[in-house]
Amino acid sequence: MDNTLKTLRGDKGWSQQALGDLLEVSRQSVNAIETGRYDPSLPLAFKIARLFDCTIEDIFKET
Amino acid sequence: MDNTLKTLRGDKGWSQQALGDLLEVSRQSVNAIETGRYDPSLPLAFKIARLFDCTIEDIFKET
DNA sequence: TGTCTATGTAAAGCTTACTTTACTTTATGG
DNA sequence: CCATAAAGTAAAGTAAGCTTTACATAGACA
Repeated sequence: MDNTLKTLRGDKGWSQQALGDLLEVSRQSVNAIETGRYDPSLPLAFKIARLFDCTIEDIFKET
Repeated sequence: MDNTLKTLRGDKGWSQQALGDLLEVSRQSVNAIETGRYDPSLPLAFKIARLFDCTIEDIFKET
């Protein structure tokens, strides 16, 4: 899956750590999702979408 | 997470096995998602949404 | 009755998501 | 130069998603 998380986070001026704190996951999980090493779980994808006030489909695209 | 998969599948007249075949997962996975034993992965949630021609948010809701 | 289909669930095993710890690199500011 | 913050990654462990096999139950139908 492709995603625009890094851009969304950058637009907010947040570090991976700060985003991890908001999402209640580790900064390594944020990094892994941004760098495409793995996809978030569905509950985490929902949390991300809500945080950035958009839909899951806005952020994540099937490759 | 709550979901309306069972209703959507019923509307199509499909068995859990038939849906599993379309999604390329086992019928037990379909059953587990419908009965709320676990959530699908994000890629599988995308497949489900596309199959029923709607968004992930249409089908899955945070509890 | 017996059989077939659909559903629910459990156990064991594998893969993927996620955590903690830790090391490295790059950039920035003193 | 040194210190700090941010980012990337790796290893080891836990948790969750998914598979296969298997057994049980309920309904439809000959």
